[in-house]
Amino acid sequence: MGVTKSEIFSPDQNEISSIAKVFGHPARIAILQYLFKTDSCICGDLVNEIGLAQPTISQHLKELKKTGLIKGNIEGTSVCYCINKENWTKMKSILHVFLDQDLNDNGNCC
Amino acid sequence: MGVTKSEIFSPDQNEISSIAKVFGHPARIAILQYLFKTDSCICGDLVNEIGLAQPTISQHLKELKKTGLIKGNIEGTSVCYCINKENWTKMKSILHVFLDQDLNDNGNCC
DNA sequence: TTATTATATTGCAATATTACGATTAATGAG
DNA sequence: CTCATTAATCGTAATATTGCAATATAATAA
Repeated sequence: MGVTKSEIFSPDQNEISSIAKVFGHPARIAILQYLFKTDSCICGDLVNEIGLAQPTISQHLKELKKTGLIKGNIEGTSVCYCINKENWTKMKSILHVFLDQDLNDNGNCC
Repeated sequence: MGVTKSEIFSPDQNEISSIAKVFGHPARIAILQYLFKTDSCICGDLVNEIGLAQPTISQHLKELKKTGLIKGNIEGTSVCYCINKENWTKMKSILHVFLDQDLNDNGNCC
């Protein structure tokens, strides 16, 4: 029914998956890469860079902000977005712990 | 309209996001953690472990298999699933490259 | 003030995802 | 062969996501 049954999973599992979910769209990857690449923070250049409509970009930015991966500062009529370093590091390490877990490789397996 | 415009993104961006997408559901995280934890490979124990119906688990396994994160071997009436180590390592490093990228922190930013 | 520019929000259409009951397919047991 | 067991597939309902046009909001410029 389109609804994820979050209640039956551990906080850990829900946290990992919800972080991963934000990374699960190419537009959001593109936005993040752009924010990493550009030395100055970015505003609506993203709309030009990425080929999506302004409301669509705005929506993706909202997702990224909600998760805490980026933050935005209002500068005049435009908004300056950038990576939220602290949170990025935090989420990165959560994913790392999951990705780097060891496999007991005792050959019982396929 | 529910359709991701993959054409406008780089292969890199599409690859990263599609790997992340698979990790974007707690059931799939739970399945993968279980496969890591158990020394012997697992079949339908997953249905008992995780509180989802058999067809639902089967669907998630299919996703994981499609991406190459796991593989399954038929053993009698049951199926033995396990982590596909090579692919896991490959995808892990793709995500690592993305997550570990450097930020030019020149204070231009918010 | 009015106009302009930049971004957010709303509303909606199209598609995707999640979940499960019912069914099917495949194997092994008797 | 028939029955039980296990897992995949089908069909479908409910909800989520993606994308955009239209509109609203906010700040600056003239």
